[in-house]
Amino acid sequence: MTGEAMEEAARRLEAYGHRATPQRMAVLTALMAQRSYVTAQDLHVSLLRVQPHLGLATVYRTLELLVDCGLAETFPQPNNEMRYAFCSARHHHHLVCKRCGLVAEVPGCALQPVERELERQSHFAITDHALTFFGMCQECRDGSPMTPATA
Amino acid sequence: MTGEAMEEAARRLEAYGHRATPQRMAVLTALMAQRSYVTAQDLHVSLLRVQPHLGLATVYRTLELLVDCGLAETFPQPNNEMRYAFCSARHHHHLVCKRCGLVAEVPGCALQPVERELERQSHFAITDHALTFFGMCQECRDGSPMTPATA
DNA sequence: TTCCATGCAAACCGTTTGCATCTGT
DNA sequence: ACAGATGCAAACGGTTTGCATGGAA
Repeated sequence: MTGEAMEEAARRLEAYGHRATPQRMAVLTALMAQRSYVTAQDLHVSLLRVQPHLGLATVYRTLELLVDCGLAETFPQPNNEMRYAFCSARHHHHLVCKRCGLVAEVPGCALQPVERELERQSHFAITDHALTFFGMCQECRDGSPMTPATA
Repeated sequence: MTGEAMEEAARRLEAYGHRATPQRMAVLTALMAQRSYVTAQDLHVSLLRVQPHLGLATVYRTLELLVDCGLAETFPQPNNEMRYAFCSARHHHHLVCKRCGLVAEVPGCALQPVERELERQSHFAITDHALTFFGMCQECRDGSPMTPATA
């Protein structure tokens, strides 16, 4: 959210051979400002206040770039929509609130031993894993009147 | 795959107030016969050999029923398609082969302590989690000529 | 001047829905 | 007869693509 983080992200984009255009920075800023994972369309709507002519396709294209650069992560939803969240580069897991859509990163990871044991049992070569916890965040449990998911 | 499993599934369907029609049994049989998770359209194609007039909508509707009954699980994909796999009722994780799409169930779960610790740190009330491991199965590592994913 | 990026609108494609027909009870 | 299921085809909606324009190097 700070200028630092933005510059860091801009450098990342350029390191991957893409320009850090105003539109892209705007998309990134909007994404970083979210408490929860959002759809491209959600972002587009909120961006129109800032850049009235920004096209939905640009949002999709930018999000794809961000994912390529490791600046965003995708969350395919059961209802065939894609949600996106800004994310840190290092390995982490997620904690998502089923009511308001808040997504928190869980920094650590203690699954390496589990992976090794699984490899022994299954004869898979495991390269990767995805772990997400679902539940309700404190605010939602306290009954705050927050609007759900697409807030 | 055996008659037993099918009867068990039919009973489950009826317990949820649905009829165990020939079409539904055919979809279920086709789903159980898969080594990997499949799209509704994949299933439809393979079912046409058996029931030439079975409609795609019926496949979708049946898969939805199976998911409701806990007989199938959904795997939303990054490319906006939904994949389905037959699954056991008890809690489990998944091991999916990135090359051929094989999905294996991992029976145990040792995450309760992790959940409790996370709840303490995050003030979330955790209800649920999803854990999937990705890698390559033994056959794919051995370089077998199997066709990928939609096989 | 060249190449990448954007905006707009049309195309795409997986999924859902409406509706007439069929089937088992 | 009645209620649930089916098949077909049309509608839906999120995402992608084509293409002419715009802007930075």
